[in-house]
Amino acid sequence: MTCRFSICLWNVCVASLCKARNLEKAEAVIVDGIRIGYLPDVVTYNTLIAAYCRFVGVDEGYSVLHRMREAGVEPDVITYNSLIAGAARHCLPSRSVDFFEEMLQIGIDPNVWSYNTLMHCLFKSGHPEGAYRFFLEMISNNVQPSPFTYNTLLNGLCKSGNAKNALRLFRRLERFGFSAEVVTYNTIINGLCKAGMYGAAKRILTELGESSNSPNAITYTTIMKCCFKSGKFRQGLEVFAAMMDKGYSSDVFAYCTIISALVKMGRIGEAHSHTDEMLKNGIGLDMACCNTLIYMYCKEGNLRTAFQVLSEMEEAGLGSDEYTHSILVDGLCRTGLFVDAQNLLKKMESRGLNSNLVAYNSLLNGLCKVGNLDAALALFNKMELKDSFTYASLIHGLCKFSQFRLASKLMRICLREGISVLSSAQRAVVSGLRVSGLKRDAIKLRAAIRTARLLRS
DNA sequence: CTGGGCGGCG
Repeated sequence: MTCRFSICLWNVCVASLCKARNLEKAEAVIVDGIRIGYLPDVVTYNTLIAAYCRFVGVDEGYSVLHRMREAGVEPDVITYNSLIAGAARHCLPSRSVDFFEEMLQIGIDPNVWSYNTLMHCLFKSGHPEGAYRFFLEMISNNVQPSPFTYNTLLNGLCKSGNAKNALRLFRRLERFGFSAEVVTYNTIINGLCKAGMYGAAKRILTELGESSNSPNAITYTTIMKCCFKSGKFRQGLEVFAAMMDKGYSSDVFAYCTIISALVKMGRIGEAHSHTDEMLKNGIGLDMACCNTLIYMYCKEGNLRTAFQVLSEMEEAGLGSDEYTHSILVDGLCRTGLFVDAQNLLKKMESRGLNSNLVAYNSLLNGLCKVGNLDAALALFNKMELKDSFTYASLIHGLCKFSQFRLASKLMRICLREGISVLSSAQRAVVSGLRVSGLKRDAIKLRAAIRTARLLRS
């Protein structure tokens, strides 16, 4: 009594178990099905592959592909799209390209989703050229781009430092037969704001208002964030108020944005009242939001409560990430608790959290601030990854304690390597050299700085 | 597919 209808139902059952991350049960249901004569089909396998890619790993997803082949079920374009998406999810650009090529090799034609996913992955992992290449390939293979394609392209262009080109593309969308939707507007407005192109962003916001689309919560948060970034605090607060009036009073992103901005401005009292308001609105807190609260407590020196939030979020199953730990490391350093900060850093490392460069920079900065330059230099030499924050912290620290020669040496490394250091750090070194009688060195360094600036522009 | 959370400069 195996009819097509019951196989569909059975697939739905497998799918819902997969969606609930219950892969073991899904596999058990498949085994049971086989016993009563339901042979898994391409849909069953595709469901499994997507789930393994999402919840376990790309290799595990790929091994299901072998299983399906052995069972005599041939993969289709959705199979490969799932694998590409899996690689994208785990930020494995070369794997996603491999899957794409394997698909071509066995004669499956990629569709618009294949290209979209691949482009998204390549942009996200910092390979914009690769993404452009596949976009062109898609056009030349007569695969029609979708709105999703253009949104991904606009976002990718902005995120890879090509906001101007994104704006040009946005202006041509209509010629390509696409009308911008709210996602498109949000994407380009955000990209332009991040690039500091506020005038263009504002014009497009006006156009959005005049279009048939309405701004949504994402538009509001984007604009609010942009106001804070460009120093228009009062306007940012007004955007927040307008957003609340619009009824977006349970938007965790908005609260996160405003609380963090208020903390940065030192307006801790207002940050607290917005926190209370947020909790009163019954918003479900997520990890980023908890990190913001931890940040708030750290900034007011309330480390005890900060760590309390950490244990509460871990108890609630939200976990914690590199942001959580970096914020706490910084908080500990600012309180002078360097040993605790070091231990937390070690914990980060053992948990395999990436980007603890930020945390190391906090520690370095903290050591500089209290004048423990020996420890700071030892740490600096030990650090494998360094960025402009690293150099600026140390240069400032060295200047603060009159180690101008060493500061100048570091400054020269930055100029040579193209590391852009804050101009305040540059000034500190030059004027330090000058007032400590090293006039010739000061002049030479200034010349080097000017040359580097000319070469960069 | 779009928005939020960490570090240097007082």
